[in-house]
Amino acid sequence: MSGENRQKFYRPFDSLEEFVDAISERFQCPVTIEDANHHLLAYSSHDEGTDAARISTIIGRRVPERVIHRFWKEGVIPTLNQSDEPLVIPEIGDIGLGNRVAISIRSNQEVLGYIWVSEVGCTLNEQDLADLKLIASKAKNQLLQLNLQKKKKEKNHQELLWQIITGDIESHQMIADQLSNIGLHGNKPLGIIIVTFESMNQELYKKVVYTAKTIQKVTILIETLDENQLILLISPSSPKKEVSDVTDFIDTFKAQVKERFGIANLQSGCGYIYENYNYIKRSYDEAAKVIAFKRAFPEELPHVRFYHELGVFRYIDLLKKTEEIRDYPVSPVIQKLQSYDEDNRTNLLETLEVILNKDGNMNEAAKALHCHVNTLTYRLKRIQEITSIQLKDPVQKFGLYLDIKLFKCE
Amino acid sequence: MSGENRQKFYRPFDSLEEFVDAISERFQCPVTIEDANHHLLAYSSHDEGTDAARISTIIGRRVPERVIHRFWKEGVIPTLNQSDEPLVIPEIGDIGLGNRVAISIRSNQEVLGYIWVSEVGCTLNEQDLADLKLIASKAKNQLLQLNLQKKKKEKNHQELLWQIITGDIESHQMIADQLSNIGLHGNKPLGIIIVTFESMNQELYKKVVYTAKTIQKVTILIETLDENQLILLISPSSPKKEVSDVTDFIDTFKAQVKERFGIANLQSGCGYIYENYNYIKRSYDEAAKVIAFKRAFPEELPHVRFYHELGVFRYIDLLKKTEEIRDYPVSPVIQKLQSYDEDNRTNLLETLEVILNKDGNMNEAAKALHCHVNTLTYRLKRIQEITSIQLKDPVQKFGLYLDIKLFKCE
DNA sequence: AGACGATTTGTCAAAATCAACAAATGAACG
DNA sequence: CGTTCATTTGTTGATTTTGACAAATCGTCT
Repeated sequence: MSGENRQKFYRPFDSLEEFVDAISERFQCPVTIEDANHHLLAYSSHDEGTDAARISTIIGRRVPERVIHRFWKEGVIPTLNQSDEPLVIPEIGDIGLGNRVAISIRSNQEVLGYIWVSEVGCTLNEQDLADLKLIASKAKNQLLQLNLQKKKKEKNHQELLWQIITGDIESHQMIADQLSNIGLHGNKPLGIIIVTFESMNQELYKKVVYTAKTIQKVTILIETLDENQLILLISPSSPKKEVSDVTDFIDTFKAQVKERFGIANLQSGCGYIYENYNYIKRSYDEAAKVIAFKRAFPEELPHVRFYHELGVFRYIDLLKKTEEIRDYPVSPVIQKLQSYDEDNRTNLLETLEVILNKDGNMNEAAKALHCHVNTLTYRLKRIQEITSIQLKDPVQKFGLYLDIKLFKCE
Repeated sequence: MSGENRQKFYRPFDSLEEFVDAISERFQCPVTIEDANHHLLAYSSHDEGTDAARISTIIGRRVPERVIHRFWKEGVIPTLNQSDEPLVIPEIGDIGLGNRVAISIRSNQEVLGYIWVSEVGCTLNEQDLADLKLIASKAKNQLLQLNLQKKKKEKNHQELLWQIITGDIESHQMIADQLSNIGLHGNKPLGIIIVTFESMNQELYKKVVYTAKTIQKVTILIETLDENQLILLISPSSPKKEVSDVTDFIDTFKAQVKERFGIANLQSGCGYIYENYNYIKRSYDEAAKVIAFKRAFPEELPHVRFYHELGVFRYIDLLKKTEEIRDYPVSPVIQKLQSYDEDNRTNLLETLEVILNKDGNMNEAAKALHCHVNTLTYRLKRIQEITSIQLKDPVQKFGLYLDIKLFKCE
């Protein structure tokens, strides 16, 4: 960098915008500055030849998820995080990304953000890269201020989240106001997601929060940590497809955590997404229950993500706790099947349970039991003869389902 | 009756057999004496020309049910009960019944039994009928002795039944012994049937017990009365078809009570039929619960006779009582459907309930809702869109069923 | 060994369910 | 009044489910 050019970056800048424009002018290229979560902080007004990825980033005020994911797969982001050197990134056509150079902005070991320079019509030489490194170190000062604010804000955020999920603030309006106070406006439907890790530390926490925030199916308003549990206050991105948004979020989150950190057995749960913020506490309770239930009934609830997907198991749990159920006699239906099974080395009770699990779908049940469909229909006929139950009658069927589940839980 | 002949009946008889043979000799016809429940007490050894009905009666030690029923329809038994005159009954070919003459044996107004004279090869003239009336009055003395014993026995019976159903005697062996003591051997499976009447008095009680005892699908070991409730300790006649036996019994009992006494709205319930007499008390509790549940859920449990047919409602009742369920929030699924219904003047919630009641059988549900099947599939699709539930998943389906039932019970 | 009953599997056609589409109805809105 | 959207109904052909039957298998008992 010539003395004159270099001089420019020693002076103070009023805003990040001014700063980014100075960089852009220096390299004669479009420049973008992001925070550590790839949220857009500032972008140069030099807009000639801006590629598709940059446009998306600016429009969405953050780097598109597919781009981030690709950068992870290509090793770009890990490299940037590990060093303070500029990295030259060749064109990746299929996601609309031209050649560019990137560098991390860091304070000590911590990454505060990134500078991206699009090589439009020019290529940065050795000198340029050295200058970029210098500029990044200067950028640190700019970001530190923001970051400090942000850290303070985050503290406020987390306090607020705890107040909400512990029921400390109850009314919808108060919660909305408080959220608004810390810059979270919008009045969108909110819900809680909990993810339980086997172990957790500060470093991992940062990484997984980063991972979560780069998935854009849901907006993470506030995140916090409770022992090994990551707690997220979220709002789905698309108003009408809340469930599929959250589903997608959880799935990609788990996949990425596994891919990036090799952590596989996460337990996650999500409460309902409520428009009325009174219910955020309930959403938290529900999310916690999802995790508890998946622990209690691991085989029967393998794919459950949402509270409402727990279905009948909510009641099974309640019933198990009632005193009356304990000295309740075992249903004669089960007794009869059990003694029949013993006498004849059959397994009609298991057969019945599978049929009920599959809700009477004989083909599926047959598959699960590895036998012919007609075998099943025969067995079912026997079961009905022996026990004189009428599985066609839903009242009896549902009752029997509970009988068996509770019997197995004893 | 000639003086000589008449004389014969003034002397005391050692046994009812001797008495019946004396009558038979007087008329030169086969003669049968029954008690008030048409159980065989004695029959003459004069067996020439005995018709099919008499053979069945003697073999079965009671008058066949179809014969009794026919006599009721023809007005024979009511007539016999109302008067102390002999009744001439013409042949009824289709149930194997030849011409015969019958008369009731009565003490004051109470009918103690009947004398039947088969007119085989002869016809009774006026004199014979007058003599028969005299003989019937003498028979009274014979039967009164039996009857007194029986009344005493019945008292014992009823005490025992109460001891059993209150749990006063618990062990199988003790109950079996006690039953054996009062002449009820056999060690057959036993159960309790309860029938509730709107009002009850001693006279009606006698009549309905009589009606019940003449239905031969089940043997009534002991009967008793508790306020308006008739309580029966029963044993099904056929060992393998217990349920259908009891079903048939209850159905014909109700039909006959309606037909004979014009009493229609009986409530009945039956507990399980247990081989182990420990469980007779349980059978009683179950029968009582059947009646209670049919009161509580009249629309959903119209045809229920047995405890096990209560199915899921046993649990619904339990859940309703739990405290947690009270401050349980209404399921968001229901909430969403409710508000959608309000906004759009639809009735998706009801639709969902009917679909669940019919266990997903769209054709039946459509019939119940008086709409086209495709309308229902459309609505169901909407319901799933609005609430993001997955009715194909039985866990969610069963849960939702309980959600709705409990919601409606609130 | 062989007779018996219970169980399993295979086959086939009738009956039902399902999915996709077109058309009719109807209420709401500017 | 016409337009739009949600809802209802009708039609069709593919697919699945079912029920009845025959045949094969297996264990038990004599």
